[in-house]
This record gives sequence, C-alpha cells and structure tokens, in this order.
Amino acid sequence: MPELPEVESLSRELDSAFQQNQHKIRQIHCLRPDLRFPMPLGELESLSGLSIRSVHRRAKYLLFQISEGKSVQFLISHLGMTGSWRFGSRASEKKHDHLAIEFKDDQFLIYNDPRRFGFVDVLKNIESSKWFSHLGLEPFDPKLSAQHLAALAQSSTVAIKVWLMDQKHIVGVGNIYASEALFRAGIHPATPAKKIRLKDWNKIILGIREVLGQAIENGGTTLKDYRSLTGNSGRFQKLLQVYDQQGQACVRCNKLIQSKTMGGRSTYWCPKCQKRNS
DNA sequence: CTCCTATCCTGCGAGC
DNA sequence: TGCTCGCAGGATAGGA
Repeated sequence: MPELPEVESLSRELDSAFQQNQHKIRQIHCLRPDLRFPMPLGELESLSGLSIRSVHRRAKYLLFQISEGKSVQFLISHLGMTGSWRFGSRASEKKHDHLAIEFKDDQFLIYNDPRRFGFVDVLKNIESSKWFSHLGLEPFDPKLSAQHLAALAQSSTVAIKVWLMDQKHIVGVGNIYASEALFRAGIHPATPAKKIRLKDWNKIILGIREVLGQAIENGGTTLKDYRSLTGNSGRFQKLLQVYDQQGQACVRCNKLIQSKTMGGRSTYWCPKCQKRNS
C-alpha cells in the first residue's frame, strides 16, 4: 500500500488531529501482537498516561512523538503493504485490527493490517536505531544531488528501477513511483545504475520529486487497500501514466506501454519515451 | 562486497 | 457456483 506519498498524507492528517486535540493515552490495547515482528508489549504498556504531541514521517515510517517533561520517545509504525490507521469508538471493530490506542477522551486510534507485513516499535533515539540507521536521504532533502546518487551507484549493475526502490539509496520510492518517476525522467527502467550519467540523475531526481509531490497533493494512490485516516481513497491512481497501464497508449507518444518483472516486481515503461542512452 | 530468489501473510480477480 | 492460481503498495535473510 504505502509509499512516501501515502505515509506523508496519513502523517499530516494524524498530526493535524493531535494539534487540535492533545490526546493523552489511557491505555494501549495489543489486540493481535503477531505483526511482522511481535509488538513490544511492555514498552507499549509503559506509554499509558503520556501524550502524543505530534506525528511526522521518515522514509515510509510514521513517527508518533510522545513526550512528558524532558523525556521524548517515539512510537513508530511501518505499514508494510496493507497497514492502515483510523479513529474509532471501540478497541476492536474489524477483522485484522491489531493495536488500539485508547485516549482519555474515549477515542481509539486503531491499526489494522490484513497481511501483517507492518510493525510497530517504541524508540528513544530514531536515527541510530536499527530501523533507521541504514536509510538513505529523503527525496526532498536539499542535500540530495546527482553527484550524491552517482557516487552511491558507481559500481552497481542493478537496473535503475530496482536500485531506486532500495531504501539505503533514497527513501520513500516504492514500486508504483519508481516506474512513474523514470517515465517522467525519460529513462529506461532496465538501465544499469552505474551507467546513468549526471544529467540523467538530475532528471531522475526531478522526476521523483515531481511525481511524489503530485501524489501528495492528490492524497496518495489507492490501488486496493490504501485509505486515509478518515477512510477516503487517494486520487493519484487516476493520474498514473505507466503503472498498471500495460497495453495502453502512452500519454505522450501513443506507443503501447510495456511491462516486465524486474527484481521480482512488475515494472512499466514506454518503449519510445524511455531510452537506455539519452 | 553485490545480486537474486524465496519468503513472510491475506484477499481478490481471472480463468476454468 | 466454486475451485485454483497468480499477484498485490515492502523489506529481509540466505545462497550464489
């Protein structure tokens, strides 16, 4: 489900909800602890009585900042493929509800995840933790440059589309937006990463920023499962130009969009607009 | 080191 | 209708 735009959209909605209403945690209900990694039951229990101050995003993680006096810690949530958060009035209302944060005002914030690829953890120091220490730069980080990516990719023979999805290079780009960004950049997805020239790295960075920015503005992409905090679908699926468009006419040149599995994931491109050597 | 495959899960649509 | 198969937004471990 969730790549950067979906997690960012959810993060903004959650943060706005907590800014309007300082929610103090009464209790965290671990309904089904068997997510990808078992929930840290004791640490979740120890959050009772504390308040969620804000919600941010790093890579594809949601970060709930929880503080009391000088101590600051984070409840982190990775949504895997099918994770979602929603507000409710009871701890467990639906199949696959795994966690429910009960607040003093009787509201519940509930995590649901049918495929259980997501997980939660409680951290004091985010960037040095095992979940975050290896991650690459954010796509909108001003430090991100063609030189930076070219240096990381200098000896990699991996297809650029697969390379972009590796979170240690650049974070937030998943299977949908990797194909979409390369279409916007005019680069063939099978190009070996080390063969990309500086001017094409610049096009890739622009393509990534453009597609992620538009997707955020449109509340993300809903293929099947993704829902906003209030249960709405995203709108960006209507604006996809190559993803899941195999056999359709390219929006720019009318040639038919191709698809092929790369690195085990479906990949889409226009054979005329996207060249290995541009 | 790098690269590739299988794997963790449930649900849904296509095809028979 | 009902069954099986393949595939789905992620990310990792383990083998080559």
